[in-house]
Amino acid sequence: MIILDYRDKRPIYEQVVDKLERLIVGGALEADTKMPSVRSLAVELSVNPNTIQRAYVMLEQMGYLYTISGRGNFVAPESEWRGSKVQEMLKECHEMLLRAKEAGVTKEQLLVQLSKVYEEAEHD
Amino acid sequence: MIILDYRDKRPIYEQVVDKLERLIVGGALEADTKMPSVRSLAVELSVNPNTIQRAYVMLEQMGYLYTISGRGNFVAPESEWRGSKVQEMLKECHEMLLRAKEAGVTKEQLLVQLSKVYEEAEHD
DNA sequence: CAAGTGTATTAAGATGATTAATACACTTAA
DNA sequence: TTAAGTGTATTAATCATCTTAATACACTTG
Repeated sequence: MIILDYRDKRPIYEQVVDKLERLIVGGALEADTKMPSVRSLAVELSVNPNTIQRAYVMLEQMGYLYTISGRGNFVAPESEWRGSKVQEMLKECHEMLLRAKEAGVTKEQLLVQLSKVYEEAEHD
Repeated sequence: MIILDYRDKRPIYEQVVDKLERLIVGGALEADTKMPSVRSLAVELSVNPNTIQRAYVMLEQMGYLYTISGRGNFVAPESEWRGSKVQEMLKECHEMLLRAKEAGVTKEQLLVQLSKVYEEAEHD
């Protein structure tokens, strides 16, 4: 389901949170999909179950998962997280753009990036 | 000169690097400005000299400082870092925009952010 | 009831950041 | 020349955090 990057110096639970978040936000995991159990994902990643448990708790607090005791963790519906995620990304983008401007990046350069990402033809 | 954020979970030396980098990139510290000595900045931040030394070494490797043995650390000329910094920021922006798009942020929303940052009037 | 699930607890190990105490070579100014 | 200030290097100890390990318990399902 996910692959750990051992060059990444962040804690494992944080990597797991990030990767699963991206799978959910990106639509790879639909709402109400059953997640791997704490123990099975721990085995799959050759990691301690506590580490996965910690990641799952964080994802639940972030609104990406819901838990049914004794049954497992499931992907939460989009309405639980879509709005706040968009707001979070807008804020991060704002800060990034401020730093880019400060570093000497021009508005034109950023417009190019934007067009690249949104795959639209440019005509000046 | 800088203030540490104790809520920030990153190592101190990393915070120092970031803050000083932003001062230099943002133009608050001109080329050839003498930086505080390792020992004095350590006292100012109530931190061990080794921690500051580590930050200065990193900043030198990144091209932001140059050292004259026995005299101190000085801000490097813009030509040493401006180009690579712009490239670095463009790459970071590209990745950020990809994630924003994936999260459901529209191109229009990003254009608004861009205009805000570059302080230009919008007319649709 | 047995197996699988989430959850909680406690202890130990491992890694990295930070501090502490020195030491040495260099430059500057008295 | 000398004293003070500079960068640099080394070694050890401390501390925080991540991670593992070994359990235990309540719940759900077949």
